[in-house]
Amino acid sequence: MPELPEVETLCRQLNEILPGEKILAVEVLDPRLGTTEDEGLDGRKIERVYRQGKYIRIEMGKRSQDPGISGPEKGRGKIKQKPSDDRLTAALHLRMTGRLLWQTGSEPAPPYTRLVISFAAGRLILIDPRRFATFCVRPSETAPALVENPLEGLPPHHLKKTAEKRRLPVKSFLMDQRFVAGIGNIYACEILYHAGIDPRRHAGSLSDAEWRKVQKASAAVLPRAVECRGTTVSDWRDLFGMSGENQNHLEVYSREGKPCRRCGGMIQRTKIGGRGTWFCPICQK
DNA sequence: TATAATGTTAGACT
DNA sequence: AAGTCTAACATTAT
Repeated sequence: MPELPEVETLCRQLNEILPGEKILAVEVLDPRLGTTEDEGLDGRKIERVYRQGKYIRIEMGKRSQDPGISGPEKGRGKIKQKPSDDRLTAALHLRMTGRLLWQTGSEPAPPYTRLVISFAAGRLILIDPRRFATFCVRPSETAPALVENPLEGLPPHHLKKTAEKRRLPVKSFLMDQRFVAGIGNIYACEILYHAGIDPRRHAGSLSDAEWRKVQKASAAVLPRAVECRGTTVSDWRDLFGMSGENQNHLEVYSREGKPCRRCGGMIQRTKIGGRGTWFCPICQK
């Protein structure tokens, strides 16, 4: 479900709420998530939330030694600091149908709730019908530091160099998280439409000028989608259950048979790498 | 009932 | 050997 703009939306909203909040309880309702409840999260304060590709990373401080909560023997004065009591990070990936919802008050958890993290101010709920989402405490620090962040621009030279000799479709290249972090099916289709490039082209066949068009296209498409708080075509909602607005700006995705707004021709659908792919055969060469 | 869905990846195939 | 392709994961909606 969520791609870069949707994940970015959630991270910004979480950052308005969570920093300074202390975790009171963690409930894991789906064993497939990849976490258990005793990973030592209780009592930690959230420091910040940020996006890495499509991952939501949550940075936490050391475990609280507040006697009111954990009740260690008083007067002993000496509190052991285990390594597990150091600061730590968790990484959440929503995959296809994951959603986050912020609840205050005592509403019941919605259907398909897989994880609940409770704070004094409210609780953070992970909803995920298809159960592909993952929540990993202490994710491997093999951070893809070299991966480009499309919100900070995609250097055309670097793209060209990386794509050199590759014969996979340029659309698959853009969606490969090892090369570019955050682009998924909707925005790959939209970016290539804006760039005027046929998604079936081999990645290695694009010229410098064409990679520059890709850069310009992503610089236009992605920040606007963030401003619109994401694309709601089926079930995407932000942290507060609100739909996004970017579906009003889609030019090709899910518009098979409808007229291209630039040339009037008919938008076509095909399949690339097993994924639905929409494009205008007249505008995209 | 068959197909497709905003993601990733292990294994098969070139 | 490295690059590319496909099926699989689990579930709902059309």
